[in-house]
Amino acid sequence: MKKTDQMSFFDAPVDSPSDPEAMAQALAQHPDFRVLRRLVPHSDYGPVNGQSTRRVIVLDTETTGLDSKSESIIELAMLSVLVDTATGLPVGPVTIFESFEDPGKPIPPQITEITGIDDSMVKGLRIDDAAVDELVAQADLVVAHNAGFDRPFVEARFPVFAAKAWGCSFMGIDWKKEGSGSAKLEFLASERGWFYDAHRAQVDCHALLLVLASPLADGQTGLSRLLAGVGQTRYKLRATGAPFESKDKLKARGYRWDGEGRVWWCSLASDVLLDAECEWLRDEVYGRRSARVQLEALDSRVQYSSRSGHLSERTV
DNA sequence: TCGGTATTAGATACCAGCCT
DNA sequence: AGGCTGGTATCTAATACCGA
Repeated sequence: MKKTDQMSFFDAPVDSPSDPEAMAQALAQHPDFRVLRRLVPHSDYGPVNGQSTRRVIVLDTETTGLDSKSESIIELAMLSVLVDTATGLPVGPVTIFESFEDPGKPIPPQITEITGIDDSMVKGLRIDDAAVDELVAQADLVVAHNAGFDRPFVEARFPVFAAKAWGCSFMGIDWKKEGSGSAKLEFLASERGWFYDAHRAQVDCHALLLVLASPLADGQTGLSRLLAGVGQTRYKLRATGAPFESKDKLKARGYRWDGEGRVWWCSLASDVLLDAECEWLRDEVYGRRSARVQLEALDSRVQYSSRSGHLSERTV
């Protein structure tokens, strides 16, 4: 040992300092260092032994810009994989889809800078609609990081996506609560020890799948968290005509004020919560007067799309 | 009861992240 | 840059208060 008080990295035993793997292992054990490894795309997650599974598609698009109404897809990548419902882990082979599409207009320079995709790479190409249909039809859930971005783009181009349940790995998981300083995909991957060349559709998908296959604070994986949302209906409840005096009660209960609609509203995760909420509203807000509240049902087939949920009214 | 001022709820405006 | 969401900062109008 040298005379310094603190152990330095160079004191760690390394058989051959020129061997990167040995250096990486030594660094990984040292409290003052963290090792990032190049992310290795998995094409197979091991044997499937007849367990209960759901098919999940992890999707990413590269586009000519941010506005789905005026911009177009230039690259679509999808990974289709089975997920063990008990463990939340991917199993079996990964079906990889990746294709360019010519947007019919020049790709803006700043997009080429972000994605590395230029006009010559997409010239005359078109994504195979039949192949997309076939792959997507099998999926129980489509997941994207910030699905509110990808969903409108792919729905406008491929109607098959409209009927699918969608999950969002950005909004659907409270990364702040999970202890992450940022919910950016590259950051989430690097926290788990991986780096990669971000902003190309396929490797972004691989990164997202690996992030979602890692355990969250409660032990379940991101995949199981998002699968749990399939088939669940959320409700946006608008307490229309609530008396002014009840504003404090509503606020205290977590209602939020919609200035444009001039109404207090809250979001509810299930039918059971909805029933309970209507009772509370009747007892605490509307009194004995009968009142009608407005409901918007948002299931995973509507969430993150540009369509609104199913509207209805309910007497409380 | 009036003028002036401090306090506040409510509404609006802004900003920070995400995606390309 | 567009759209969405969630958080915060700022502005405003109503209210409360006080002294004269």
